[in-house]
Amino acid sequence: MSDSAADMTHTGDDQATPVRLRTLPSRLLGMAAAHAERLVSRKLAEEDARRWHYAVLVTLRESGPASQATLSRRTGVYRSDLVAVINELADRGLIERAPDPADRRRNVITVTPEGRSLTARLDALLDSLHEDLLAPLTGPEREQLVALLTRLVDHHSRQAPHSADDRHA
Amino acid sequence: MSDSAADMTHTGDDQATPVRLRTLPSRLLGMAAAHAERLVSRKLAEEDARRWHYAVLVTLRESGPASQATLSRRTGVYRSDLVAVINELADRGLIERAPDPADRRRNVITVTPEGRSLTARLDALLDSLHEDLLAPLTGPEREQLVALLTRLVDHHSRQAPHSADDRHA
DNA sequence: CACATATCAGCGTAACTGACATCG
DNA sequence: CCGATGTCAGTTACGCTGATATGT
Repeated sequence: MSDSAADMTHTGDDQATPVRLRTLPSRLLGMAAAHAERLVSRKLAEEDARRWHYAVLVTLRESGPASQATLSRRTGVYRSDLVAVINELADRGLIERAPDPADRRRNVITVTPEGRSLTARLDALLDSLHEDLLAPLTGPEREQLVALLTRLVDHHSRQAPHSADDRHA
Repeated sequence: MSDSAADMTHTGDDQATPVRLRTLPSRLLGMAAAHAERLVSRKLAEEDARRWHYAVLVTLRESGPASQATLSRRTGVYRSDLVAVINELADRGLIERAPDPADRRRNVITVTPEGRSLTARLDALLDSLHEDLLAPLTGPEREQLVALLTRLVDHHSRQAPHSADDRHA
C-alpha cells in the first residue's frame, strides 16, 4: 500500500471530482438526468417496457390513432427507430398496426385495451418514482425546477424546431 | 393530401407532444440534458475532443498527476473506458503515460503543456456555450437551477455512493 | 491469499444518418 | 417530378459487465 508519484493514498481525496466538473451546469444536468433515466428504465423494466414504448403508448392514448410518421413527430422518436418499437408493442398485443385505406403508404396504429391497461400501470409506476426522484426537494422547489427546465426546453425547441430534439421519457 | 383514420392533417397539431410527456420531470431533465450535451459535444468537437477527454484533462489540471484507477474514480469514467481515452490523449501528445516506479501496476498520467493549453481552450468554449444554454434564465434563476440540480445529484450520490454514477461533461 | 491495476472483448440503449421502394 | 411513408442497415457515444495478466 505504499504511495507514489502524486498524492493518491496520501490525501484520501482519491475520488474527489474536480470543482470545475462538479459545478458545470451541463454536467449537473447530465448527472441528474442520468440518475432519473436509470430509475425510469429500472421501473419500466418491471413491466418489460422501455421509455419509447411508454412514449408511444401515452401519445396514442392522448391523441388517438396515428400513423408512424405522426407518432414519430409527437414522441420525438425517429421514424426509423419507431419501427422496432411498434413491432415490439404489436407482438405483445398492446397496439395494432393496420394499413390506412385512405393512404396506402401509412399504417394506422391503435392502442388495444391491453395497451391501455399497461399504460395505466406504467403511469402509476412513474408517478411513485418521481416521488423518490424529487425527494430531496420541497414542493415549491419541485415546481421551481420543473418551471426552469420547461423554460430551457421550450426556448430551445422554439429556436430549433426542426433540429432533432425531444426524446426521453 | 386527403385525411384518414384519426386526425392527422386535419387539426395541424401533428407534432403536438402529449401533456403527460411534456410535464414529466424525468423527461424534462432528459430533454434539457440532451440539449446541453448536444451543444457540448458539438463544441468539444471543434477541438476534436469528447466529454471524457475534457473530464480527464480538467481532473489532471486540478489534482495533478494520477494513476488511471484514480482518474477513473475522480471523473466517473470506467477504468475500462478510460484506457481508450488515455490512448487518444497520449497519441495527441496531450498527456504522458509513464510506469510508476513505486508501484509497477500503475501508470502515472501527466498533462503536457499542449494538454494544458487545450484544456484552457475547451474551458473557454464551454463557458461561452453555457451562456447560450442558460440564455432563457436570469442570473438568479441560473443559480437556483444549479442549486436544485446539485441537491438532487448530491442526495443521490450520498444514497448510492458506489452505484456507478457521475460521468457527463 | 485477497486485492488493485491496466487492458481487452463485448453488450444494450439512445440518438442519428443514409438509402430504398412504395405511394400521393 | 417532388415529397411523404415505412423499413433496413449502419454509426457513434455512452454506460456497464465480465475476464485476464500482472503486481502488491
